[in-house]
Amino acid sequence: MVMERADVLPLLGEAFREHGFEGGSLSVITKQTGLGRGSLYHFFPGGKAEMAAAVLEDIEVWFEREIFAHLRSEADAQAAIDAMWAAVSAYFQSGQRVCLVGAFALSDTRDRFGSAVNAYFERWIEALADALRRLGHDGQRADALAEQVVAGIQGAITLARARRDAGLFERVVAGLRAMTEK
Amino acid sequence: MVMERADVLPLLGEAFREHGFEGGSLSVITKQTGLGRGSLYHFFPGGKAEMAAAVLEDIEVWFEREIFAHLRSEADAQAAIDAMWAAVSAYFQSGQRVCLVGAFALSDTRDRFGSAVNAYFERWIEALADALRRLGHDGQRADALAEQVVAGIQGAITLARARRDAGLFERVVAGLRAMTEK
DNA sequence: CTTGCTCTGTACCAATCGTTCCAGTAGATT
DNA sequence: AATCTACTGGAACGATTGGTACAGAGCAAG
Repeated sequence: MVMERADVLPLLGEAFREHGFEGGSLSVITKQTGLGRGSLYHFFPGGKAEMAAAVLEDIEVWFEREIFAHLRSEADAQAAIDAMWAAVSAYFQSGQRVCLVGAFALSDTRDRFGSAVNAYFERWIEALADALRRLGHDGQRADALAEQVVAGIQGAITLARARRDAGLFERVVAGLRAMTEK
Repeated sequence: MVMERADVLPLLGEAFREHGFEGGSLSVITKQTGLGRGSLYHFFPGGKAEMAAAVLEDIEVWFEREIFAHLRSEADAQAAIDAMWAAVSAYFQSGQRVCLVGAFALSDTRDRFGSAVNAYFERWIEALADALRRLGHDGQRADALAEQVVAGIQGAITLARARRDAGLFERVVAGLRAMTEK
């Protein structure tokens, strides 16, 4: 089986999601990816830092393609928002799966990947605000609502993990969804 | 100057807040507390795990006394909620200061301190729901609202840190506050 | 079959990890 | 003054960290 760099990124992502950047040691990474140090440093000569950066980039690309782009330019804004909720629940597995960007933001790991962390949320908020405006929300209200909703999603993940309660995630998300309705 | 165990807890808390549990190494901790390894292991024979557990307990006690108790039993429910918002903004420094419990919840550190992490949020949500009920919200609505609000606070911290934007925290909190009004 | 290149496993490195240990200081109690 | 206990700093421990080096495996092109 041929392993390409792109195939490793999701496995790396899971490793960092589960253990964080500091806790995601090379031995954890080799275990979860099935690759030896040699291969890892072949694909990512910059080491752990480059691995994490590549994962963040991969995540950003995924969200851009699967969610943000539709929010920005889909003719039917409501359909794009509905699709966002479906994608969010599936991607974060009802809060059982952590948002890597959010997790990085909460420790000093943020300082190493500051621009990627900021860009991810900036794009999400702006794309959602765009869709909300097309849905009929007043400009300023749309901006505030978008921040509220994206923050709520992050909080729902935090709480659902803390309380090991996937239902909590779905309840909070349902509340956020209701807030966006027009 | 006499250092007591209780005096060390806030310093320990800041160390873990800034670097996380894994990243908060003993050398970081000795630097931030000004205590040598000998003193630390004198106060906390269980090592890092006991330090973190003690900090979590200390935080829980503080929130219980300063926020939860008032939410539960203050005659004027609206005043108790107002006081919560003031305490939250001050404690989390408009999102520039991380919630240690939330940060722990997002990595596998949660598994080491599962019951403390769960209890913190459980009590917060239940106390707030209690106040919301006394404020006139229907029982089921109060429960959902409390989850929504506590999640929103956690998300506001995540986003404010990610975007280095204290204003974002205050805007999201203002939105949450409006949701609780009766 | 040979060459050349990408990829891989392993041995190894210095540095740091959490923890243990202990001689020694400080301060209160006799 | 003598004794006791609480506390302190730092040396040292084995284990693990992120990273390097390198010989060899695999495979396509010649």
